[in-house]
Amino acid sequence: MRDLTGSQPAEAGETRHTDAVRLLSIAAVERETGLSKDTLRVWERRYGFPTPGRDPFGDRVYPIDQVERLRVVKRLLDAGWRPGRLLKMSPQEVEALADRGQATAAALAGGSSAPQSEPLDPFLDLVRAHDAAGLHRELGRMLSRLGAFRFVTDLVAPLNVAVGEAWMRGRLEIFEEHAYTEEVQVVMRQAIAQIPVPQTAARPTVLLSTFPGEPHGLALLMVEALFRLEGCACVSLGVQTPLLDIVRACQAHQADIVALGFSGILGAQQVLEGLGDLRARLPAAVELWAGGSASVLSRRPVPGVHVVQDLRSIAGEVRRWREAGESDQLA
Amino acid sequence: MRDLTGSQPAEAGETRHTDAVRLLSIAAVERETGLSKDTLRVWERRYGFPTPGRDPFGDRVYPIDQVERLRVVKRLLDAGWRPGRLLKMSPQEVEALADRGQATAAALAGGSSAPQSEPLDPFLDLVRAHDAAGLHRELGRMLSRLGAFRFVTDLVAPLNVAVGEAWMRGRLEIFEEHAYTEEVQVVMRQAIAQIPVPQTAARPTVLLSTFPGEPHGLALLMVEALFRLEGCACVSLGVQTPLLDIVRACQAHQADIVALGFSGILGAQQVLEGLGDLRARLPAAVELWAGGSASVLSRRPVPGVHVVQDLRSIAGEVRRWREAGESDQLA
DNA sequence: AACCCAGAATGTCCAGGACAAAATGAGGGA
DNA sequence: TCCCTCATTTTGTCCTGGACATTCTGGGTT
Repeated sequence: MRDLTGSQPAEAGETRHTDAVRLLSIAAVERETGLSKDTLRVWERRYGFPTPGRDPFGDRVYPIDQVERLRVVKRLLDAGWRPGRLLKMSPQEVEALADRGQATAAALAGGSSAPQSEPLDPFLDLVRAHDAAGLHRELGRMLSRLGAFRFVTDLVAPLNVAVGEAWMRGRLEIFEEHAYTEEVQVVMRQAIAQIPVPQTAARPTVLLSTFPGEPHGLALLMVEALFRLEGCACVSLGVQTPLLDIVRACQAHQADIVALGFSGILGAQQVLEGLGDLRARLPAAVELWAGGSASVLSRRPVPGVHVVQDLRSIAGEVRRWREAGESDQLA
Repeated sequence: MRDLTGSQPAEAGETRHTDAVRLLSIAAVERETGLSKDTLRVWERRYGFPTPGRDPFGDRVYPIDQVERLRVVKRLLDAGWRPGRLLKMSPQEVEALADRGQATAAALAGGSSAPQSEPLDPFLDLVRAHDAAGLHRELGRMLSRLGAFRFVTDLVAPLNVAVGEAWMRGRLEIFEEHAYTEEVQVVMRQAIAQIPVPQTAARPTVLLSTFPGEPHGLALLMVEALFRLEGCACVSLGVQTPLLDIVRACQAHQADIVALGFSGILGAQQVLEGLGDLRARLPAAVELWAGGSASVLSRRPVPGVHVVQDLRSIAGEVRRWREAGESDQLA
């Protein structure tokens, strides 16, 4: 129960964290980077990076610049690079890699160039200017102009990719990405509210959520909008539902499809183990759909799990389900 | 890189997880319960519970009923109980404790009985009936009737407590809590959208977020509504912003107040270390407000952090800030 | 009652070892 | 040249057992 608060009632003198502002505990680094403590320790042992110092109790303390570098490494990892290579490189080389990381990331994502019907730069500029109100206004305008479907597929989806890329290249701070996400969510909810509710007992019934540890709920909203547009009944559990509870919710709601979103924050193993596990626990008649920017999904398919590569394919897939349903899904 | 997917392309025979449906890996238990692997192992060593089996590779495998019990234990822990006692008890005793846990939880929460102007049971019934549409309708009606302020303080806040309690007593599934939260969020966003935007450059400027690992964004929306009603400028980063990025966002937006929400999912240490750390990194002029149902906040105050016990106190606190501002916060 | 202190309780961290599974790359056949 | 196969390397997670700062408990004292 070591408490690193570093704050004593008042006059309590020299505690740890003399320069608390410059050094982070291993738990803090895990929080900031998303890399597990085990991974951090084994990297240190194997690759010689990071190289934390030690506090008076022998605990690791990480300088803040190493944490920054670890964040870049993490992102490159998600883009398909391997740690052995990245951690042997100099900080400059890593930076350079991140800067032209676009090609790599895009290539791995499948390179399906979106219609790109609208230029994205104005939106990115608003994000960088911290103009939440302006962003809201412009997004709302585009929603009206494009309609919900094209708003999601042609604007928000590519914009998400662009924002992610901009972050990797150091053109955008994480908090700017957060603020962007928040604003898009507001508009997305607006968009969903506009979609007429399907008649009761519409099928398929779709259950939406993410695994614990996966906080990215934006993709969920986008998918919900698309399902709603197809006349499906949607039950969203929000983000981070424990696996066992997804199963129960599926029973309770008599769901036909369970749709999960993955952003790449979760480790590859966790995603695969979770999906396999969930597949085993769900009735065979229930389809399990997974989508999102996590590259693991396309790299390594899980049997019985339907990977949705492109948001636009949802409409077709729903049609497929309905046609298949004629024969065997009649309850 | 042990992958417990338990799923092979096709004919691959006997892998691990013969009864994958009944057993969970330690990583899965961490995900389902929120208890760290370290804690799970040390509990086993010290208290003799849980008692996982071993797979052919020597890795722990937890029966599903032990996981259920761990979930109850976790919740009681958050309510102020201590593991040494809980883990020596029989499953029945733990259940009994959870069932009359209300008293304990309420006592620790401060026992400030809310006005309770509206009966909550009808809403709980809708949650239990999985009637999302009905819940939405009723909440919307209450929003119109009560207005945003009373909707938040007199209905949503106590309802959240009631839902949490119902879960602890086994009267509500976690997924039902999730579905409830999701629906309330939709209505809350609606409520926020109705509040007129303050004139530009309104002060104080409030930055809202939660720490990584804390996915509970509902409280954030409630607080945002209340701040907006007071005419503050709000910048919400959504949930789970890394600490360093909160600091940057604070700089970028020239925030006067950073408000964080805590639901009790995060461990006490993480909350305290995080708050102390953040306090050290933020300029002294920036106030740091923390609120939510996490009992740590009231149990152990962090110097320099303003704990908001009651949502209704926000209005007064904003007034306090503005009055103090006359003298020293003029930019 | 209020206070204080020794001892128990508790969560996190550490070291270093192990290993299954994924990724890589060299070699051989079409 | 291209594709498939197989041995080797890489990589993340899990294990054991120990340690320790901090918090909580309970009794004794003022």
